[in-house]
Amino acid sequence: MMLDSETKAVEQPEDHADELRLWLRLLTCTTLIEGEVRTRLRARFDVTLPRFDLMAQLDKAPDGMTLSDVSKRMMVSNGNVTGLVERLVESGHLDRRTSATDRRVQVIRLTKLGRAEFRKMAAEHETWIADMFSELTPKDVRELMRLLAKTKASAQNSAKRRSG
Amino acid sequence: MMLDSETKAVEQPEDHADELRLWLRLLTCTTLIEGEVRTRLRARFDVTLPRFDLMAQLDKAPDGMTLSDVSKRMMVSNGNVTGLVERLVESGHLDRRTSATDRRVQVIRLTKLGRAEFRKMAAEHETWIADMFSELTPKDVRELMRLLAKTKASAQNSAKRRSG
DNA sequence: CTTAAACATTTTAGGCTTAAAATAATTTTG
DNA sequence: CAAAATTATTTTAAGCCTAAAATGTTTAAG
Repeated sequence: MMLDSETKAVEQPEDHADELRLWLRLLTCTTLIEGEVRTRLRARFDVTLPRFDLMAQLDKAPDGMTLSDVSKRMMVSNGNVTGLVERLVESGHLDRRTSATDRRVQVIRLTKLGRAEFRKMAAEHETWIADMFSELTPKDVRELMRLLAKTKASAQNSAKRRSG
Repeated sequence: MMLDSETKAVEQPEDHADELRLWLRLLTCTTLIEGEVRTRLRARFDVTLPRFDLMAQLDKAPDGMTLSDVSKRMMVSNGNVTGLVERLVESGHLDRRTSATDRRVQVIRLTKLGRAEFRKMAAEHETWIADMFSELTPKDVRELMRLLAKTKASAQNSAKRRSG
């Protein structure tokens, strides 16, 4: 027999406390690590996290990226990228040019200076991350990777359901 | 016999690619979910995520909280809280008063309006989160909780090591 | 008691961020 | 081909956020 409290047809508040707690814990971990990275980048290299993130994207793309590419990869708004790039061009870390084949498109690249500075920062950054995860076993790392991949897919599908 | 490439005494770049990938995946998940929550809060209730987060803290504290408490709990800077609170007092969602026993301290609470509006939003918010995690099994959820708890502790210890 | 230290908050300066509207260029379509 | 739709980027307005300095208050130490 099915109790009323177990009936799905009767639209009633279900208990999602576990998922909520999980989300808060995920957010806490990210905020904690992100804040730490932010502080260390500023103290050690006088650079902001968004600038570092943008340079990280470009380091993986020797032929440059369009602003749209960057915006999608970094999951930030277009307008945000415009401002970030402006400041990094100004400081000599980025080179920006209009595409030869499509005058709407701006292609940005790391300059020699930008690449050199990024590589130095990235090497140290990697050790910070390693240190922050150092209490996890290799198995923990694998397992987290797997579960977060599943989480990502689940969230993406949910977003798709909403936006159509 | 120990090859030179396996020697630890010789300070050389170790491979932390896995931890780095893990961190990027963690960040991606959080950014994805956070962005989705942000969009839905705005579309459905015309409210920002930081305002929602602040109200969530206060909802759990019927007797109110000091600005410092809020700052610590939300893991944001003091100055940030000042501005957020200002706007929420202005809109009638928060009540702010100076502590009777310590004139440095500001105690903030949800107003009746603030509480009512928050409860409505929170109920819906919970279903969004549940939906975004809906492809995880109960076991996945438990396992993620465990691994994130471990991650949090590891990151906190790393931060402590740095700051002394 | 009085000075110094600690604490809570606000202010400041600069940068980041978003959503939405505007601009400009290209592609598609009737 | 001309109009319409799409695409890439920038601009705008408002708000978020941090680090560091400043302000005002309380507590601790001499």
